[in-house]
Amino acid sequence: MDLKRLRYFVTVADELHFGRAAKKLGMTQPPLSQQIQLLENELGMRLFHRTRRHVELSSIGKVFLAEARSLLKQSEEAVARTRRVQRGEAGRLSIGWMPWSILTPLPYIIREFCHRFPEVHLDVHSLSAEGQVDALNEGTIDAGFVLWTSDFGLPSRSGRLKTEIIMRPPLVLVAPDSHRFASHAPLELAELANQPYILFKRESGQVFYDYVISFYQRNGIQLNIRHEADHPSTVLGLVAAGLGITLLPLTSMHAPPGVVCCELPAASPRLEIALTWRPQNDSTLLANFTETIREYQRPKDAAMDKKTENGLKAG
Amino acid sequence: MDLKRLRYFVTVADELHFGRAAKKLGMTQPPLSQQIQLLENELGMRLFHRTRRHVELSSIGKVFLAEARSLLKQSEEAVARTRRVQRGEAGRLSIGWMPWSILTPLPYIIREFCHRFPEVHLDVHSLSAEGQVDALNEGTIDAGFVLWTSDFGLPSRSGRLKTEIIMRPPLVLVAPDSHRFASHAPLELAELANQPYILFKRESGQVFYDYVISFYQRNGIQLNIRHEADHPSTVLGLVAAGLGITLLPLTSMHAPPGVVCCELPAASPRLEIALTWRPQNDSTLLANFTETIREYQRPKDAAMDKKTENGLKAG
DNA sequence: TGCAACTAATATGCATTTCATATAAACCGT
DNA sequence: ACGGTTTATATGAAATGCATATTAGTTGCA
Repeated sequence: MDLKRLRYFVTVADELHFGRAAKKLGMTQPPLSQQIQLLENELGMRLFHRTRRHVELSSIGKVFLAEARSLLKQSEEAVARTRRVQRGEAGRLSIGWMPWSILTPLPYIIREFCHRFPEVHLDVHSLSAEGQVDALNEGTIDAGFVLWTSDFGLPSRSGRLKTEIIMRPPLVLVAPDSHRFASHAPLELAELANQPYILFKRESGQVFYDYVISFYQRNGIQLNIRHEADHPSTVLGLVAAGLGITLLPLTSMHAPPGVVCCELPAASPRLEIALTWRPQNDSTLLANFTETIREYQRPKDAAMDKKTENGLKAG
Repeated sequence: MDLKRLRYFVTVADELHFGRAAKKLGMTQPPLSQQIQLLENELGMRLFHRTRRHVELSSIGKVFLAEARSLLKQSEEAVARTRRVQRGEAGRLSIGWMPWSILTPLPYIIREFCHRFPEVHLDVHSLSAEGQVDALNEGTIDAGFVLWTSDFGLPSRSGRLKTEIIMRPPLVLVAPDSHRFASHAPLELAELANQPYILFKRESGQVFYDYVISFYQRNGIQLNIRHEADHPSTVLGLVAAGLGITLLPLTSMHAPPGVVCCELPAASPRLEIALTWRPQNDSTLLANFTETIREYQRPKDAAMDKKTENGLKAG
């Protein structure tokens, strides 16, 4: 079956006159009659009752007319939808972020994107930095917000990824509001020594886990791991319950009840949050996404716009 | 755009290999490459990333693949649906009946049809006999159950209709249950004289109105019209309220509370209920409908199967 | 009843499209 | 570097689609 023939059929059904229909279609009457006959033979049904003088739709022709119209409309819509996706105006974009990203300004950036591209459906996957790299390589997500450090780099199973650093969050100390830190923020890192610590499990984020361990070692502070949890809400809950303190890489935070936050004295190397994606991914949607994030960052912190073209190799 | 090209595209997308796809399609590779290029040019988008050795879908190609698959499926379904309608297994059938048909065995006949053709959607229009003839000629309904008498025939604006008598209902007397008829059914028609009568309005059914008037005149009984109503529920309500009696052409009746029914001494000419439709209507659905009704009638009353081929002319 | 008009079907030839064969060019693994 | 593999290009043949000319049946009117 051929959409062209359906168009012919619909036109003849509209006009109920082969001559006029042919004129409307920019052709002559004989080949039009022929095409309708071919369609009828192909379907094995008479679409028109025709005398040598009059044409009318058969009852089955009326049914098929509705189907044909619908099919033609759908074919146009299929192309139109695809074009909207091509222009990056519609479609589906899967992104990854880390579970505690909800506590950062990231949701505002994403809100900005959704505001600018209201027809785009966003799928947000909560994953560790390593999980995002895997998901990118598998094609599960189109872009990821990953945590990394200049020291460790990022573990990447295969392939090169494009990255742009979009945030350099300070390390934030989170303590129970009953803790003495709530009124007297620590002036020296040494004050953290032996404080009961609530740790993210290594499986939930190797980069940040290793960073915390290395941070304590580097500064010669004794780490007193009290509990471990696999999700920020659990970690914060345990902190709020007074079971210990924790560190988070955040630029801002809506502290939940029961905890207080304060910035730590400069910790180097600083953590970085990077947007990462596959350079092979030629989706305009993705380009719009990265561009929106760039534009959102630019007015706030020019330094954050520093573009890195480094490929990330398997470690 | 052409469904054939979409089929080519989907096959190449499935195989990701022009040679294999061509083999699967029963053609050679060069024209397939050509057709894909033509499709890409027509859409103005690259559907595949291809090196001289490897083929993979572009991101927009993935989007269009989903659209193409859906469109091909819909095209098949469109034909399949039409075929089901052609075989009379599915579709929509509009029929007309008279408002008081709900009190006759007609619903059981229709239930039988719906049982045998569960995919058929039935539209039942409540109309007078004349309204049904008009609706048939306008194409609003496919078949109608009309009341007529050998005397009057049926008023028909234009065209000939095919008819088959399917019932010859007796005239049933409907009286309030407080009425003396409730215990002592009238033995002679004369007993009806001057009884307050609830009459269907002439606009709601000219045939039956004229029949009632003529019935009283023919038998020399004085008709005492007390009230008029345009719907059987109203008429029966007024009877149940004790305001009068009425006559209905029914073979059976689920008498509502407050009224009693009894058959009248033979009234000639007898009323007839006929199934009527346009002979031009070649719908298999309609043929199945008339056939089902014939088969339903046959075992119950062989006499009712008497087929009439009379055309009904404008009166 | 017969003629003129109108309309769809058929016949025929040409133009375009589609396909197959042959060949070239690029890529990969050895 | 080379052979195998795969896509792209070139070219001619077959098929398809279209236009012109013609036929045949129908309707309306004289």
